[in-house]
Amino acid sequence: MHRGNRHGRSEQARLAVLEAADDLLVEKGFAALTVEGIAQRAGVAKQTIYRWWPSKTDILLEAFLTDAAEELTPPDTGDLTRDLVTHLTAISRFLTASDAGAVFRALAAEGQHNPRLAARLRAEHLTHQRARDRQPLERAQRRGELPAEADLDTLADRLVGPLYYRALVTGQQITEAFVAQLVRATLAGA
Amino acid sequence: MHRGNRHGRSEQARLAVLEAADDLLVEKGFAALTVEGIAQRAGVAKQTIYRWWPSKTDILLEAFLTDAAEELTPPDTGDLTRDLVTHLTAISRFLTASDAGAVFRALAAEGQHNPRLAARLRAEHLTHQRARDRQPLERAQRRGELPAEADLDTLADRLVGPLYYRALVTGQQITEAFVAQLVRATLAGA
DNA sequence: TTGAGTAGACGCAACGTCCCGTCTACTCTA
DNA sequence: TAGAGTAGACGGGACGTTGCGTCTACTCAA
Repeated sequence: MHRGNRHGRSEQARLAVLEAADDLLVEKGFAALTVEGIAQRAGVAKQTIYRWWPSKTDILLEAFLTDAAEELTPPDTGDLTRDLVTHLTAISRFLTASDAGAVFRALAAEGQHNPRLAARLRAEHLTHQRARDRQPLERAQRRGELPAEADLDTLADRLVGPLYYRALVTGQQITEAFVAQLVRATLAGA
Repeated sequence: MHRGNRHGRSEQARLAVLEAADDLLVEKGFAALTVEGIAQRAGVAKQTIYRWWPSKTDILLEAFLTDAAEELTPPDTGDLTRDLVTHLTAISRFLTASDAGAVFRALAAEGQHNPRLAARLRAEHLTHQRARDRQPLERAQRRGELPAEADLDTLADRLVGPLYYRALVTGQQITEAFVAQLVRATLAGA
């Protein structure tokens, strides 16, 4: 039920497409995700999709950025260890147990085959996520809890990298104990 | 130019297929990799491929396991730090700058969409690689350089995870300094 | 004569493009 | 100011293309 509009696209159609793509990915997986399927599920003509998105991964990326990118903000309790454990636990849950995480994993995977997508994912999500990951470290540095010359980017990689590695590569479970040990040992070595 | 053979398949055809798949992946990327393309490049009929491999990812996996899996064996100089720096540097080069690494990245990516492939990649490569990654740590533990109660699996994840994270997710360069700092700080926190 | 090989046609699914007719909001003119 | 005209997004659906995986027919050497 579209409403003709000379000036500008239909927000209703746009949202229906994003939601359909998101739902179908979670339900059937990336391999079964087709443009025609998205169109049908969204109640939208295929041409409407091609008019606004170059490919299905662009739909997924927009859906991901729209409703899921901002949720991984670390807390600020004044206690670095506690903040990191909470934050890394949230990242682990995101990666392994959330719908948004499933979309992220699909995008990261497609990024391996598609450099343009990888670049967009980095520019429009990972750089911002990196900034969020650094926040607890920066605050701790300001408090004097971390040495002024500590390299926070490297530190962030060392905290977050093992989680992505387990979630995306080995598939090992990320336990509470693993996160706790990761934080404890990493801070001990800083 | 086939050679009829009542007893067993043609090793020549098998190798030609594996090499063609490998080459085409590196040259054109995974998105452009097709069974028909592999058959043509290998000088083999499509049916010959389907007779022996269920899908193109199985071809890639076999190619990867055949000629590239064993190269990431860490050295044993008796000096843990040196061994780890050498080993992690080799892993980084493998992931970011080798043909075999390109195949691995493609397989890891496809594994996100295909649980059976992911399981095979883990069973037939990652578990063995994990064992290799642990070797320097086990030797150091035996030498008393690492505490007996150190969790070597976690330690291996903390060493190797950040490399995979950079190579597969963020795309950041992995510098010598990064590896050195990773090893130094990780051992300091153990 | 058996089994692995080549050659290539086939039906299927999804791709991305194209055209159609419909709908609405705006604009222009009588 | 009312009615006709126009622009642009939409749903619907046909189209040619590509790659998939299957199938049949034939070849060749042990």
